[in-house]
Amino acid sequence: MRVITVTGGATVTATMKLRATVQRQTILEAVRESCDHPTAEEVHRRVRLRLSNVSLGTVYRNLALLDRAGEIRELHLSGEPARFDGEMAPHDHVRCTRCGRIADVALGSVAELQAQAAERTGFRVDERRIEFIGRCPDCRRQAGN
Amino acid sequence: MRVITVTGGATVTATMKLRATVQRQTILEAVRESCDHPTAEEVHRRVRLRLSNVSLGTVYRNLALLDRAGEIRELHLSGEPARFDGEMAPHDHVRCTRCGRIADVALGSVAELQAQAAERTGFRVDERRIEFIGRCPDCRRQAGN
DNA sequence: GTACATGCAAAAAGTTTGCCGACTC
DNA sequence: GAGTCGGCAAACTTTTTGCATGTAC
Repeated sequence: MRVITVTGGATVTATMKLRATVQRQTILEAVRESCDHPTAEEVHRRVRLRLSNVSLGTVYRNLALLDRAGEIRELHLSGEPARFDGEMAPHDHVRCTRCGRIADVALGSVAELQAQAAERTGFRVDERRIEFIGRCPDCRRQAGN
Repeated sequence: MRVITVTGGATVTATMKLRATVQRQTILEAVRESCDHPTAEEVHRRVRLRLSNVSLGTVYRNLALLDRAGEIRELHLSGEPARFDGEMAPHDHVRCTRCGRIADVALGSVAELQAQAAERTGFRVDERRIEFIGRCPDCRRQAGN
């Protein structure tokens, strides 16, 4: 569903001045390869399957760095711990209130809303964060809508 | 700017089966009267101006209850602690990256986006959470855009 | 060789919870 | 009077940080 190109190491260093350590690369790849918006703890668990002895602190440090470098995106949803998304094309999220699953959606004409927001508040709008909350198809089936 | 009607006590109990304690009322009023989306800690501080000896635990407990009761709304923005909003009419937010200020915006035609999201993912969409991030007028002036 | 990274563990920040006496209905 | 609520402090979860050692460039 999601197309990922990880060119071992080159990707990490090419676009930023961060050192290409094994840990950093593995963390980046773990986030890029996952389509389920993992939390830091989940990333940690996955990274350790390939590289035992990576500390949770390192995972947090690198997730923050990679986010600042624009390689991944940190998502903050209500009440839950932060989640991370390797898909950098602008898109939004739909979250299920029952199972917590988060699906991606691309929405048309959000640019208009952004312009509206800027106009009505005088803010310079740099970023948007749109989240819909409801119930996913699987849960609707299981719980009867 | 925001019109609030607090009819001492009646408001709290009328719509929910929560007891009308002084603490609870004061907390609700504090959130309703504030237009700046305070954090729990800020609510605590304000409540204590009127009622010393209210504990932070009580503030958290009541903010959660009032949120579940639909009297106030809990906002979760990136990285920051939760904030609370007494304005229940559907609206969205614009947050300044420099000073942290949060302004309200009402956006037209979000319903369309919501329909789009539902259609494309199969989710039943119950709620939306839209946040724009940028720079507020004051900060633009001070920092030169 | 120098700066930046890591592991580890401790600490911070934010929030929740258990207990018991107090208050609302 | 019964059941809910509040104060307090301890616990918990998530995230950050200090320090000594290790590694990339």
